[in-house]
Amino acid sequence: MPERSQASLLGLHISPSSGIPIYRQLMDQIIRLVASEILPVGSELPSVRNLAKQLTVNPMTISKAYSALEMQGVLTRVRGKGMIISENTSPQLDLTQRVEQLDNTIAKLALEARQLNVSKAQLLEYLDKKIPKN
Amino acid sequence: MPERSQASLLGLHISPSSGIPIYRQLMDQIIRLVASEILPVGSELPSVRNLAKQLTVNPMTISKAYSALEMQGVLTRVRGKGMIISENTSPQLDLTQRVEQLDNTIAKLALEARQLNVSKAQLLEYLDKKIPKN
DNA sequence: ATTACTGTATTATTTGAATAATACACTAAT
DNA sequence: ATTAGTGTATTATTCAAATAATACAGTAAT
Repeated sequence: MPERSQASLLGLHISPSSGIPIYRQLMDQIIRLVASEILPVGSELPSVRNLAKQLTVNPMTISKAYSALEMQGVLTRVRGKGMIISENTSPQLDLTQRVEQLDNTIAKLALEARQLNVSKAQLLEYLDKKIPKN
Repeated sequence: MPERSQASLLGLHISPSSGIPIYRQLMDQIIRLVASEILPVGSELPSVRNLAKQLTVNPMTISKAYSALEMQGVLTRVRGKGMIISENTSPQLDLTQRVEQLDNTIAKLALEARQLNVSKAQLLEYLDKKIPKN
């Protein structure tokens, strides 16, 4: 039978002093594992109790991370068994709607550039160099 | 004498139910106003009491937003008068050094775009539309 | 000095998010 | 039916951030 993931293998870890909530730290790490396909579709995650024990936190904290990821469509719950990685979901928003969610960060970037006397052209050129292709 | 900005003109508004702190909502809006140069350098912001009254919040909440923006270098406090939009800082750093200070925000933007399935080309196109000329 | 404006330091209070304790429901194998 | 494994609903607790109340300090005009 296929092995359920060990937390140690997945490298899941928390930094209690970081100020970032534990459940959110875990969500971020799992999202990266899924995005990089280290966790492929269909693979199982560590059980809440197992992971909670290794990280010395409450199982409900793990459950909260898993549940949030389930709502985001990243994971699927299998009754009595555990959580597995979902099929890839296609984005439900159209391009315009998605791109608008970047407005705050873009405004911040534009402001910082202005304060540094970096022109629009210089900024766009740098962005072109800096952003990875896809 | 030059008119102090009216909140209604700046369109500053809050959504108490949004979950985002009031002071942060205001910071975001002001940053966008400055980045888009609707609020040009030297222009005055609404007084904390005036704005607090219009939004029916405590003046200290407005002050918190203003103070945070002052620490970011967006605003300057003028004793006994009010807050005005700061000059663009003109550092003696060369372009390469200045542009590197944008790396954190750029990384954030790139990550958000990727998570939203916005391609590099789509992002650059949107940025070109969104960032004011200079 | 007074009035009428600015912003804010300090303190208190409120609120909500994060975490934990407990008990429960499901599955699968024996 | 029992055991041992899943996740979670509910409730309580903890804790820090957000907001507010109050009193204070500056400016400018009169």
